[in-house]
Amino acid sequence: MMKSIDYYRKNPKQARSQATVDAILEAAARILQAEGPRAATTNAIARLAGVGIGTLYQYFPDKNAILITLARQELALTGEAVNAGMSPPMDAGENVDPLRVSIHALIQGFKGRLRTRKALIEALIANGLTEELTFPVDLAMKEVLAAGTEGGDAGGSGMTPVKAYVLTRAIVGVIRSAAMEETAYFGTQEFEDELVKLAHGLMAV
Amino acid sequence: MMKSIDYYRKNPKQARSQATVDAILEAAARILQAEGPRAATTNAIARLAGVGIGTLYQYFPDKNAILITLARQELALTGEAVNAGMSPPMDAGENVDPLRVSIHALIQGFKGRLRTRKALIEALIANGLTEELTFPVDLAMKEVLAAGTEGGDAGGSGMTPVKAYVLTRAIVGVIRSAAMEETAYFGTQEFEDELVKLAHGLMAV
Amino acid sequence: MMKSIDYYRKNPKQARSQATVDAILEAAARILQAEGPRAATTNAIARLAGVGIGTLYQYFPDKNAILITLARQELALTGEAVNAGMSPPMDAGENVDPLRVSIHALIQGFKGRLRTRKALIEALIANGLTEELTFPVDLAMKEVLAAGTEGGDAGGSGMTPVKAYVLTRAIVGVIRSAAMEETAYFGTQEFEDELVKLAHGLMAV
Amino acid sequence: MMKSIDYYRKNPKQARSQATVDAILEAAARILQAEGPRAATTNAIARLAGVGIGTLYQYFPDKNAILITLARQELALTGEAVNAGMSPPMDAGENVDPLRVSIHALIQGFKGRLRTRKALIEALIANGLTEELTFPVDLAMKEVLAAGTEGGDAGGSGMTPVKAYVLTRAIVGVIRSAAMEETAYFGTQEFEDELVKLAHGLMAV
DNA sequence: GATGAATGAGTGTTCATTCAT
DNA sequence: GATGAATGAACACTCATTCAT
Repeated sequence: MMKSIDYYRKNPKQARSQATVDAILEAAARILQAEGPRAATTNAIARLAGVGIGTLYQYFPDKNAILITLARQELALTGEAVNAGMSPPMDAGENVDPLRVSIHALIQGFKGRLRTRKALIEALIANGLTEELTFPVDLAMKEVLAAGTEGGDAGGSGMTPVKAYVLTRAIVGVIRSAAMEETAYFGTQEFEDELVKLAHGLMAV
Repeated sequence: MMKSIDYYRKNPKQARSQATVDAILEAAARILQAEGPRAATTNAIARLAGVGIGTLYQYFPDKNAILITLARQELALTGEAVNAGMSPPMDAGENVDPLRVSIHALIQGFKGRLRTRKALIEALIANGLTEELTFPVDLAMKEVLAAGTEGGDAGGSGMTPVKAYVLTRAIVGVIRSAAMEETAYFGTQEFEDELVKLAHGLMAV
Repeated sequence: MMKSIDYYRKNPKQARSQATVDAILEAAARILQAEGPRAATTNAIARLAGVGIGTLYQYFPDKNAILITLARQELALTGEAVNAGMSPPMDAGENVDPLRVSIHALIQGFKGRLRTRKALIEALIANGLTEELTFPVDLAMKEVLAAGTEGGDAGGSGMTPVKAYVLTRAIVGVIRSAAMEETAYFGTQEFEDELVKLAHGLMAV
Repeated sequence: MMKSIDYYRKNPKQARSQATVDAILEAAARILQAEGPRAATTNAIARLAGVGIGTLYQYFPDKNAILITLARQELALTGEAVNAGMSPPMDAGENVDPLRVSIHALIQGFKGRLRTRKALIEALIANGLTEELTFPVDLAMKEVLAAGTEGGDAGGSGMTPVKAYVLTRAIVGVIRSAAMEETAYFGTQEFEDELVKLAHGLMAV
């Protein structure tokens, strides 16, 4: 059930191969976004990618692999953006809030493609890879906690594993719920503002 | 694709009919929980319900109707339990926390059938009935806010739809994430305690 | 790998069901004979049987099951005919040779459909059911040996599994080879005569 | 479907070419033996042979050609061995039985690779080249008959074409059946002994 | 000559739904 | 009203073969 990292068939080192792989992944993302998961058949993905169905299967062992690869790729991108937000450059102004930047990155994840995000979350869960889902935030959480106690007095004041768990899931949970429900609030400034407030409140323990 | 709200109204008044409908709904819920959405075929549901597939189609126009009806039913039950928690009887002791009772109800929701819950939420979303999903909890939210500011000065000052949305999803999101990830924390007292604390913090705006 | 006896999905007790099953089996046999194994796709079988592909899958769990069922059926029929030949009725004339009758039955086996016979034998082998293939003829072999030594002195002295194997395969092998090579001799009286002589020779050890 | 006899003549005269051809044929034989016919895809053969799939198609017009060439090659080798056994050197001891030597060669054919043998027999039959299958034995049979009547009285005493046909097919048929059924007896000393006995019996008419 | 990325017709199989009994 | 046999569009996936490099 648990798939290895190099789940796909061949390491696409050559430029051409990489372009093909990218075309397939982008096609999958686009169909997911535009027509939903039911329309994302392997044949439809291949057609939109402009490759034969056989070519698709030369790069991915099965349909799941496409979705998982896509999910990991988007998750990695989001994770990087979130972490970048946590470590602002020295010359950043006083009024740059790392938390806001990171939450913004979190919301903007998956290129803002909400339905794609939903479908990929589903795919990861359906394949028993739920833990990968929280990877970007778990990483960021550690940084936050470290930074938060940096110049402070008592280290993890009252911070327990369960508390940390609840806090991170509160933030991610709001975003995930919003994504799953495809709410209209998603992506609005007010939504982001409220999330930032929530995060700050939680940080204060 | 978008179905009208009362798409599935078919008031089976006779007792026998009602028993058949109930059997079908319970069968669906059980399969969803035990074997997942892919196993919940109409034939499997009919078989477990002890009726012919034709009979099933005499009570429900299509498969979606079964899931939607079931979702509404479970949602209503959970909503009632949550609301009941919000309005403690007069003779309840001082130390009864309505929020705690409601959150407990939320955790226990859908008869504890997590997989069924997930599948039904999906069904509702997939059928463009997202608003039904939020209605019960939004209702409860209003009660909480009202109750919370009861003895206070300014009522729900500053409460906006988005803020309410974020607050409710924070709580629900934690529960949903925990369920999905099958964390060991789920169901522990400490988990519930932290959630209650989180909720109280959020209430304080 | 080893399939249970009641490999198929439902015991077709009703006349209609039985007719459908028979139609599917007969269609499979016909395609096998006329166009070879590669043409015997599930869709082609269903089409010739005059049923939908879904109906086919209501009676057989997969393609293999069709071939295995057909093989067993034909094998049973041939086995019965061979065994019947071995046990001539009391009022049969002196000049009725059980061996000849059985060999005749063997040649006529599988309704004379040679290509079907070959494909079904393959199917049984490919499914690890090789022993079923030999059972009927091995059974007949025992009867022959018993009958042959009936009035003699020493019973089946020196008969070993390998010897029995070689003897049965000599007879069956001639028939199979002749069928495969589509020799003009196949079906002639002289061919049968020579086979009977061969068999008698082999019996004498 | 029916291919002409010299369908696959492509005389690769250069040494390098010959090495490539041999590598492909040996790879095919090995996969057939180790993993069965389903695994013997053209891509798999090319990979094991250490050549590109394109190269494979430069030497063989299609997949069938590989199997047929391999079959003919093995058959020719077996035929030579069988014939060599029939003509023992003058200095061979009295107790050298030509029939035993030849039957041994027949059994050892295809380098003892039973599954390969089975698959190649299939390939030949499937391509309407069944008659080639008996070529080694037909050749040997003539020699036997000639030798048998050499110093004898009446030439082919009672030997008719049909009788000869039945006799040769009895021997080949046992081996072929054994190969097709992948019996465990195949290759044992006892199996060979019984076959030799059978052959001697048949020779005696 | 050698290569291997690309191809797509074709396969076995599923399952929501219908309708004659 | 109840039934379940029948349906067939649709899906994921394979592999012999081609051809531009």
